[in-house]
Amino acid sequence: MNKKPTIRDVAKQAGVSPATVSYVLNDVKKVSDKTKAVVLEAIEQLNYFPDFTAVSLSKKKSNLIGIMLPIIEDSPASVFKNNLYYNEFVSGVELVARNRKFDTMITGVGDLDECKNWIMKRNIDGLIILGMFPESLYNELKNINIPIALIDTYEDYTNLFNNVKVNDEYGGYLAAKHLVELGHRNIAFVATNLAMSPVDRKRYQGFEEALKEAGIQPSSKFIFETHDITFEDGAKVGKELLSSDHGITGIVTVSDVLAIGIIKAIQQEGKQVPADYSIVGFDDLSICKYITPSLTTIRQDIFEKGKLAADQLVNAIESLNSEQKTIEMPVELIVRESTRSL
Amino acid sequence: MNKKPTIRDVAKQAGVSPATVSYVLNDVKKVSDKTKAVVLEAIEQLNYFPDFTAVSLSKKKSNLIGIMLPIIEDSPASVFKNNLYYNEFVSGVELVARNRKFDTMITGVGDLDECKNWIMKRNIDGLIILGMFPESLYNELKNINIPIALIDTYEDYTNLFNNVKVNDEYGGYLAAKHLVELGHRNIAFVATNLAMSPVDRKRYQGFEEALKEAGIQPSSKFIFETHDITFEDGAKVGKELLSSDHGITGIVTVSDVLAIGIIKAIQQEGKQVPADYSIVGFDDLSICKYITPSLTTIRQDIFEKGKLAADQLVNAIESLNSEQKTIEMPVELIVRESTRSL
DNA sequence: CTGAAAGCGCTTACAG
DNA sequence: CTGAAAGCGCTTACAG
Repeated sequence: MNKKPTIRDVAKQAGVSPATVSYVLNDVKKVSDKTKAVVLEAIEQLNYFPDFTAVSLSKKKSNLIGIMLPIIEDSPASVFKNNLYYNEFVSGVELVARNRKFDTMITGVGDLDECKNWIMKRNIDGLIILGMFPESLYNELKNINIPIALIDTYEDYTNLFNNVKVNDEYGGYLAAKHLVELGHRNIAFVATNLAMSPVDRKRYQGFEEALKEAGIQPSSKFIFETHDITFEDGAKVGKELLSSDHGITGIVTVSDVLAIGIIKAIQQEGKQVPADYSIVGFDDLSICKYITPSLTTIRQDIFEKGKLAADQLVNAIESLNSEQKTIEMPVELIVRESTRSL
Repeated sequence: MNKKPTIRDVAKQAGVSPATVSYVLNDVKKVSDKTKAVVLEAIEQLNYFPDFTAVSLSKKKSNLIGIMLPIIEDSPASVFKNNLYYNEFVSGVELVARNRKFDTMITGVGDLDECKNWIMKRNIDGLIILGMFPESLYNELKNINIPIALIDTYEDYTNLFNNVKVNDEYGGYLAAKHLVELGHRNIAFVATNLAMSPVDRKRYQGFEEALKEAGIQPSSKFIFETHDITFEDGAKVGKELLSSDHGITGIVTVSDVLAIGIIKAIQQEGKQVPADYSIVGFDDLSICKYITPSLTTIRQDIFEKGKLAADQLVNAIESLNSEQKTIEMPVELIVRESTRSL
């Protein structure tokens, strides 16, 4: 527990000034090879590494990127519990952050102030925001002078920021088209909340488009909404869907998690997938292959999404090149066992 | 983008010294109510909040707790991708950290130095280590003067630290006993790596115990090992298990994720769970209820585990009370559809 | 090429 | 009860 050496200790050991040590540390090109060698030697001997807190303070740069996760109203407790999506996303972020010498902080936030505070007090260099927050947050965010990457947002007030999203509309389209081609006509769309979620709306647009192309008249009778993205909510909406008798045979869903819950509900009612209902998920979580029936779904590469978001963010941080960019990732239909031809 | 106010600005506004502002901020009880009110007023007006970087530097306390995740050899990429366990654990940590005014950083680490650096450079106040690292790491850790909580470790060199674990032995016992009571005699044990994982060993001990109680002679023929905890590894070991013909009818597993993979393998070979094989998982991830058949498993409350670990850590940080504690959480058999009476 | 000095935004003995 | 001053560990103009 010999206390951590400081830059001063290194300086003394090397017989130079702290400034010089700092110069070699930061590769400021005005140190002679000779002194540089001496300094490096001293650093090695003392096993010195800089205190990032101090560096942050004087450089006004923290090398910290933050991931903010929304807290759903009634489960402020669980930040990203239950939602497999977050898992993969955060992994992606952490990976590129680490490789690029940044550290990753995560937080769930309740109210606006909490959020602003969090950013400011830690001098976060960049922020990734996952999920929807109230518009007022984004307005506040404009005044904060750090790069921000939003994930999966479509609102107008949102395009002042960097953005990583997938082609949601096409995803909805692919899902519906797949079912249509299999001969389904009465197809349900299960969203979380169309009014609140632009992502859901985009997917629904694509969904509608596919129906229309096939000469099917979309109807709001076929829209179902859940509260949150959990297996349980999926099961709940599944029951609802089963008892609504509109001759539904196909189900397009906004998330694999929901789809898995729905399948369970179907099975519990003594019906089968895909015999009685064909269902397609969204995301292609790793679990999809391993449930029975395995889940047909719209694949998006969430891990990659996290990597892209982090890369975009770090680029913005490092190059001051504050040009907003939005990256749209492709989407792909993965056919497995949960859908069948009618 | 008016720049962030500093303590100096507040002081000026309130007509006091920065020191005084600091006093009221830190609730050092020597400020008159009157000046305190003035200061608070100024803070309010300027919308001031302290810069944690600066606070950290001068207080030598960061209010940061770190979660270190192991990086499995061949997938250094994914920190906690794929493993649903991490998800819930981290959520628990984040929740209590936030409530107790700490922030949460996560990192995956490759080598030793990376780890030590990470702790030191950020002045992390406390560390939670998830999973196994080489012994040398723990030796290094002893020299670092911060509270550390280890999760699920049993090694000798490990009990210098705080520890949160579950009653693994009893878990293994419950699982095996359940199967034995259902009439199974040839029961496989699927671990990740008995030689490497003390947790696995504990569970196996309990497993053996239950067999012996029932007069069944344990045999190494019935032990199977995987590489990592992924669905894929589960499926792989499942195939292995199926082709090893020892008349196995029951399977005890060290993780739900593995169990799910195994079930898939079984179904793909045209066999059924529980008709042909009864299987019990470990963890009780939220997915367990929603797969088909739903998974009988040994429940541990992972979310709670994260909360306990964080609480323990923060307690240690705040009270200097550096007495090591190990918390053992209970474990419970949850019977669902994946096991049946023979 | 190198160093003395001021500064980053706070805290904390120490005086008064 | 309040403030001046030194200090936390670094960086960075500015001189020389």
